[in-house]
Amino acid sequence: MRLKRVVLERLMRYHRFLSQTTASKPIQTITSAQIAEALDIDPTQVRKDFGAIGLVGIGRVGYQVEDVCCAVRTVMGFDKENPAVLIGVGQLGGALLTYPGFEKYGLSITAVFDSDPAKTGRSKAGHTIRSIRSLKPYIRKHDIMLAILCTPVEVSQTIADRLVSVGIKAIWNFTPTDLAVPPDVLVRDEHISLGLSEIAYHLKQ
Amino acid sequence: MRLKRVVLERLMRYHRFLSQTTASKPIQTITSAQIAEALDIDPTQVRKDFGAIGLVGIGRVGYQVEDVCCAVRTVMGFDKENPAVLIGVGQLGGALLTYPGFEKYGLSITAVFDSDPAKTGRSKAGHTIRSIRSLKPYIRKHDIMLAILCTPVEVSQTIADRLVSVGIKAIWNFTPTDLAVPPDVLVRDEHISLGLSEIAYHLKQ
DNA sequence: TAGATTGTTAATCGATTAACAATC
DNA sequence: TAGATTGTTAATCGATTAACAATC
Repeated sequence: MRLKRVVLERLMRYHRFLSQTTASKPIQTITSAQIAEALDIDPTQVRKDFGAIGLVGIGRVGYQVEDVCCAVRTVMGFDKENPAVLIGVGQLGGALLTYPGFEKYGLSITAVFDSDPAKTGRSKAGHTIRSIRSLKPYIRKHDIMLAILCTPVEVSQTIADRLVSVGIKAIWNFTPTDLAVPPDVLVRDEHISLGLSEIAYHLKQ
Repeated sequence: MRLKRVVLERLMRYHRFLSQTTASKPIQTITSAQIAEALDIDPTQVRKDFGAIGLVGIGRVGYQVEDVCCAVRTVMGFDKENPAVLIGVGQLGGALLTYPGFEKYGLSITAVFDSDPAKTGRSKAGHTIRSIRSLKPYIRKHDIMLAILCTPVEVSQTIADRLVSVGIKAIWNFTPTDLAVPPDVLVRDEHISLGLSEIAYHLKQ
């Protein structure tokens, strides 16, 4: 069965916790109670989640840390290489280009695009910035499925339409727009305003 | 009653949708069914949410768009000015400094800090970068409640401890670390890996 | 064996949806 | 008035938690 988003998020938390823990002190196994304690989750939930991705524990011992990390990475698809294009090399786009953690998740930005003629041809973080006109041919030629969208709001829907028309299957949307796309295309919004709303509301209390 | 995070997120979606809609075509009122249709939410849910923030609709007419936007902004606390400090002026920190949408939500970055002596004293996006040593006195003096954390992972917990010790009430965490803080301090994580996990999983299917 | 931990079924809880009387 | 929409109560659904037999 397709895993729900909340489950995916918990799996990520398990993985991050175990990575951090083993980095400082190598351990072979861990119990659901230990993980639950650390992450403030019910131990049964941990076991359910592990069961959902096919992990089997050992009675009186717990789970192999190595197995857990492996299983999460496999289920998530981090062991598969995902080439991506990045569109819009402004401040944020530039910051993402230099983000060092992507390859850990199988993500590699293979080409970057911008509509500003002053930028095209120039180099940024090891990438030559291409003209937005070459976006569609590039995606088609290299069979790209993922686009990282960092354009100004005004053009984000137009670009999204183009991406969809040429077969993109997921858009990582860093622009503050609700994009309209067909149901088979995933849009993951990183609206900064969502985080801000939680913070502002908390500070008001 | 304190609003749940899912409710806050829906309120933000309503607000964004109404802002976008009225920007292109001014309308006075809107029904819960119209909003529900556009955002793929149950109309009853919309009315429940509106009721929760004290909005009253008009039978056979719907809700005043203006009222809805106003109520959301008030409930969220966007009408209150929230001064914040930003710590770590790397790529991401720099990008956030130039983000133009913050003042809309009452957020204003009043000071920026970095531990790199080569950076301190220099100017970035209109801010003079201060030494990390002046962080605590600054927060105390100006009674700052919010910190935006963009430091390297290695120091993020240390800085968080310092922030907590000096009375910070919310940390907007852009570093990939699970911060440990007292229960009254809100940590909002912008782990980029969460978004990435959803995308990688979708692309795998 | 004894005891701790898993894996699973049942119970609870909360959130979403349906139904419908009240309202404009 | 008639009819559409709200506001609220009841029903459903799904997710979380509790209980406990099976397992190592």
